[in-house]
Amino acid sequence: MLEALNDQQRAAVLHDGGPMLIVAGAGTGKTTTLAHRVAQLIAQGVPGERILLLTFARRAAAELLRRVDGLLGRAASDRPASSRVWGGTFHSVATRLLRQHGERIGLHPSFTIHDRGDSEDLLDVLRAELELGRGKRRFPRKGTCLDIYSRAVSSRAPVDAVLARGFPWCTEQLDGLKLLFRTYVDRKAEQRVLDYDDLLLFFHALLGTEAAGPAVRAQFDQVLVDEYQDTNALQAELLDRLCPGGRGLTVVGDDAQAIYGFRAASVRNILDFPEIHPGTRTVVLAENYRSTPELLEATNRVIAQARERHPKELWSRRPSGERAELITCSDEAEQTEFVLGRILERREQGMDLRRQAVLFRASHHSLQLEVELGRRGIPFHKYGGLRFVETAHVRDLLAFLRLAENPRDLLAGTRVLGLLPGVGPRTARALIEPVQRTGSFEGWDTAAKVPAAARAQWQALVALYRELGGPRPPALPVQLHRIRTFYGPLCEERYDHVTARLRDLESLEQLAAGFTERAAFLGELTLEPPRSTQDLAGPPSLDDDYLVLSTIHSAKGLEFDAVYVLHAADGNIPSDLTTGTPEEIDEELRLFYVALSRAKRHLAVTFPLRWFDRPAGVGGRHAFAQLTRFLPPPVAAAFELRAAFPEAPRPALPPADAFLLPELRGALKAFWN
DNA sequence: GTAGAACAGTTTTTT
DNA sequence: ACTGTTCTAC
Repeated sequence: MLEALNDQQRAAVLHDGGPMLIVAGAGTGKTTTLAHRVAQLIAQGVPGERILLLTFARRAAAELLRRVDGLLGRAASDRPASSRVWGGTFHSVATRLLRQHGERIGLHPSFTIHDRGDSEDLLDVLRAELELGRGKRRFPRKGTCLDIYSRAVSSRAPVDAVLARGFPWCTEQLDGLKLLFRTYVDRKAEQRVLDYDDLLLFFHALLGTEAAGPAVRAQFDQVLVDEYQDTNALQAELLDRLCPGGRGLTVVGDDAQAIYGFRAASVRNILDFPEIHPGTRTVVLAENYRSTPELLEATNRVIAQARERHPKELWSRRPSGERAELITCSDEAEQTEFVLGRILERREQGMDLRRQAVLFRASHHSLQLEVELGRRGIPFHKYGGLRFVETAHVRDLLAFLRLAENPRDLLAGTRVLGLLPGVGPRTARALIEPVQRTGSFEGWDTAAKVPAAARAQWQALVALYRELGGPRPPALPVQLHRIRTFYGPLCEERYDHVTARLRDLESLEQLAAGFTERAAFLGELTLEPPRSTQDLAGPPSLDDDYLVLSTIHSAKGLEFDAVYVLHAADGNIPSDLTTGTPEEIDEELRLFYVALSRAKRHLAVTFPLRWFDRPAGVGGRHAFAQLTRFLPPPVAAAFELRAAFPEAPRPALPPADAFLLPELRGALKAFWN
């Protein structure tokens, strides 16, 4: 089983005993190594259920376990050993353990989980209640409040330090923010909801108690953490409590690919791991199996510009190929044209669309390309950006379901009631109050005082919740169907693009067919939402070919034969929106590196000289772009430089005084004679 | 109290 | 372009 591995990989697989850090450069067989290690542990007799595998996305855990099964071979009668391995994200594992042991720290097992949007909304409600927006100084908006809160929790730092470091313009509001956050904590407890940060925080707290800590610790012999460079301080502390002294702990990552600093991830976790855990065995994987030497040359030069990192030079034995290309385009249209041309050319030569990917910094950077792909009927999946579950109608539907699951969830309640005609925030609050107080829908009176416009729907709503919130609710898809019957007409009245929205609601109902537990379905959708609208349609069949469009963040861990990186201009990469601190610029550099290092054989970086930096409104300005600062001449020397369409004919601009041909203007005016 | 219109300010990456 | 806020007419 170990013959296929190189020396370092084998060392990592066979290591036995103290903490281990595997520094795995891009494309160095990290997944292979992890899969072998898990298989090895199981082969040595460690029971699968005593292995915990923490990954960044659940999909990664699933893929890994699939490969473990391949390595172990199938014991015909038995369930695959890997199916017992605890695998998933920190958040999903936390949820499972909290449902299992939460009662020992007084946590009611029926909690529901607030996603980012819910958390923002709750903060917004509280901000209004506390009249924090009233003062003469503007109070930070809800999204910013949540960012501050989340950063404080995740980085284990006091609010004032967080403000000073990341939000200097909010320092005046320190007291207001602290008050807001205290209230927020109380309100979540009353409503029995946990937000993303709470999942980690409570997991951490659980491990710290005498009542549950030892029991949870005793549940696992081996803990493996993937993408360790993107963990935050809270997660590191949590691992400390789970594996005291680093016993049985293996972390894998690449500091050169740390790209989640904005979410309070800290590269320090991986850089300092050996010092924090004395006796750490460090293994560096540097042989790259992914890219041609030519592409490695380019990516090595790019990442060499980072200020601080585990120095390592990747090398490859792969046959040599084309050099990376750096393409200058005169504008965005040309960029689109060029990339499309290349993609189709490669498909002609037999490279499926799904082996090619277009990557970009911000979700809207691919808009023009998407339009063009749609126009020409070329199928694509887009990952990253606004997701399905963040759209208003889907959030409405989920609020219905969440309210049934947890009647105390005030946010879900007010959202549902606010959908009735004539019912605004005030009436909604009054109507939900008895349910919120008692935690049951029994208290709902069909004769309650509701605005005349809502009378009929109110009756139906009460009936709906008597059924869904009762002791024996119907099967989940039936529940969704009932909700859809009630909500469909309201949705039609409220929003545009009705057909598309109604179709989404239908797909949700189909998705629900795969679940028996309502809580599991809700948890799934909040913790691991479908990453593209096409994901909803279920797993794509094998003969289904589509191009991959993805934000760089969402492309982490993936690889493609051909990669096209759009908009490699200063302002996009690095983004203008960073504050420009050296740390943040470094993170943008690593992000660029992640994009480039996805490529196996072909890599094209394009940048338009001129582009409309915002969807053009009135006075939408175009800017003259500069090539990203991450490709200075010595680095760009590893690229083939060329213009997209050197011979492109440019129509001459008409003289400034001739807006329209005179005869045409005359004809337009004649219409009014 | 609610709903809709008018206006103003912002615009990334995600569990 | 979009979201959030304020104003105004029911």
